[in-house]
Amino acid sequence: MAVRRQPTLRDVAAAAGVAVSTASRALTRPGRVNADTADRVVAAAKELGYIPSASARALLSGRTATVALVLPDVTNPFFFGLVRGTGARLRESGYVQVLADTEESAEVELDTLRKLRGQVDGAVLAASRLSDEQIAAAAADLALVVVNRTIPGTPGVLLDTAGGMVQALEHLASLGHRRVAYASGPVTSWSDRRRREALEPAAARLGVELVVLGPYAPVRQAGAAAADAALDAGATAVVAFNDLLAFGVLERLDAREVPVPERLSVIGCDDIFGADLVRPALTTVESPVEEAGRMAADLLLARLEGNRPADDDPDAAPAADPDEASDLDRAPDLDDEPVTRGRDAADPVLLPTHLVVRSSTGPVG
Amino acid sequence: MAVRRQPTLRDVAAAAGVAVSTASRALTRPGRVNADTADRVVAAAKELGYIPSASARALLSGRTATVALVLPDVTNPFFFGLVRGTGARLRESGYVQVLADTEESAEVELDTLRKLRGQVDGAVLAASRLSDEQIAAAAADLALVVVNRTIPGTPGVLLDTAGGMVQALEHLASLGHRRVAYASGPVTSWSDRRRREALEPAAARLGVELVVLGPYAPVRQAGAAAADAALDAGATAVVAFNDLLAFGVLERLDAREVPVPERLSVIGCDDIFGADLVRPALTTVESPVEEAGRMAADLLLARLEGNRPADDDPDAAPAADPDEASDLDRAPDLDDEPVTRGRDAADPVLLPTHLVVRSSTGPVG
DNA sequence: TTGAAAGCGCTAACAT
DNA sequence: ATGTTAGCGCTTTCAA
Repeated sequence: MAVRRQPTLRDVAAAAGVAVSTASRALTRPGRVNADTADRVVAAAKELGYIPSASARALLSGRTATVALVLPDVTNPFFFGLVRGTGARLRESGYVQVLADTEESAEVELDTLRKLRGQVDGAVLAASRLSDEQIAAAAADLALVVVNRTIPGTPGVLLDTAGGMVQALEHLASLGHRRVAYASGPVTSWSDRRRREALEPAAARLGVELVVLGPYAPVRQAGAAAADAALDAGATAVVAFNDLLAFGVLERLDAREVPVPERLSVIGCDDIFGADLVRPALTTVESPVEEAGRMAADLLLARLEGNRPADDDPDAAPAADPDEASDLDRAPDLDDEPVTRGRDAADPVLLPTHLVVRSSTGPVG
Repeated sequence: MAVRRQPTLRDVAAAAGVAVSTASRALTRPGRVNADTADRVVAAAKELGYIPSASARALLSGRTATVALVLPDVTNPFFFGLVRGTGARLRESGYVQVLADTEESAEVELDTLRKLRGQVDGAVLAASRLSDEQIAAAAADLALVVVNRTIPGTPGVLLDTAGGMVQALEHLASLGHRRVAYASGPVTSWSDRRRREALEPAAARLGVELVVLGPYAPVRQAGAAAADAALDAGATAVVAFNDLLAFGVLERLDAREVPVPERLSVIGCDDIFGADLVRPALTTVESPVEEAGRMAADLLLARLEGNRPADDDPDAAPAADPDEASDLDRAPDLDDEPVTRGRDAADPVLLPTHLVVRSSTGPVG
């Protein structure tokens, strides 16, 4: 615990009998220094247990090798995949991941971004509660990649859950459902709006009556109200904004002894941990969240590595394997997904989702 | 994205027509400077959108206002509570949380700790894969708090799952079970060892035959083997190392159409997300993981704040509410849990766990 | 009360 | 190939 004083480069240089600058070079560009001088320095460094000071390096270079993941709520299982996905990629590239929880508050989010500036090289901003303008402004000060938002000029990754929801509706239509409820999410949710916009024409096309219920908080506890409302609306199936809400619906239906799927089919969204554990197992829209995280990290790293000297700290995590390199190359390649060609240049990456059918959906009874 | 140059303290000073040192004082110790000078500086700072450079400050002070949470596997839901608990406390105190995943590897863990040194003020080390000696050595270089480990001289928080498991056994005994299987976890798990050591005398005392199965990986997929083994061993109940394993057991029993709890009662450990969602709902040992996280953070912060000037950065997050202060006070108070009085002085905080009975346990059939 | 100046650990010119 | 020096942004003596 006592935390003894760290040896500095100066100590290493002294021990090796060279100037600090030589020691620095020996450690960072072994090529540009006499081989045995370099050896001496490296030996001295190892001997002393020298670790370069990240702060000093950051101060000088302006780079921190740190990236933040900014989330409205670390609690929400939906974001776990994002934590994992971004974390994996960042670690691979020798970056440190910092986690920031904005507690569902735009104000906290703004403040967080403000403080992050200078502390991190960039941030992945997921499910932001900010306005497009606020995000665009923040992006001027900090390299940003957004997840599940479209901000002109800011790279982003989109999970096309709207598409998955349409698949859900088609699935229900094919089972004979003609009156389907959508238990909508928070009014502030950009995804929710997109889904409703996609569901309505799809319903018309499929000859299904769509009843929009809610809005509901995207949490289990809200599911009871949604279940009751769906039954009251005479729907034979309900599609929930997310799995948490769907879990709550299932619980309520169980409590009311309404048979699922015989009397009411239930569909969720996200395929979070537990969706296949509940009984009946939940039919849901699976989103490649972890991949979205990886892609977001890739996009960010591409930006960051773009304006940067070539070589690496010898101390940095091993670079990605050569055979993974091709994978990384995919990141900046935004053109092979010509979808939602929006108002602006760099279109976000759109990741398709797909319906996973389990036992909570069945033919209309 | 363009990331324009940040204004520095020098810019602020120039704008306010004072020296940098005055600007610095005005911003950090408003008391020690003329009131309207201070106002001018603050105004200039706000005007320019000045944000102090964390790196520069860290370089000078040696403090980064950053704390790492080091985990073997961010994927494991058990750790989510830890992420939340530590994160909440750290944020409250104006610290940034960084997340480090060691991928279940002692080597990666060691390397991570090495790199963290200097980047962070301290770390919470959970479920470490390192030897006691390695941890103690690391603690010499970095303020450390361990979770679920006892390292002499290093503060720690222990979740007494062994105690919870004994409760589980008592519960089963009271239901008439006389032959109970324990599906054990990884051999490297310190907790697992503790549990077996606690279960054996308890079984003897209760007149229950204990069959230790495994070791199993603490994941769902391993549950099938555990379920089969438990049935084969003629047990009427099985206690699993953790909930993930228990989920797998339930799935397998469902697939084999073995009625739960009629033919086999099942108990998990941790009460992770989903334990009350599965059917039958899982009886399990609830651990106050989130509280453990908070306590670990508290212990660490107590250390860190201990050797530090009094006052706060005006930019720092609001200090904890006064009414929460009493809560914080509890942290350093290691004396009211006189348990496992180990080989050394500062005993770790021991958090009790308790059994939550749900429908996966019932009277022996 | 305020300013000048030193220096945290490191890297990158520049000089040798 | 190596050493010398300046300076990143900030805080903190020390003087004024």
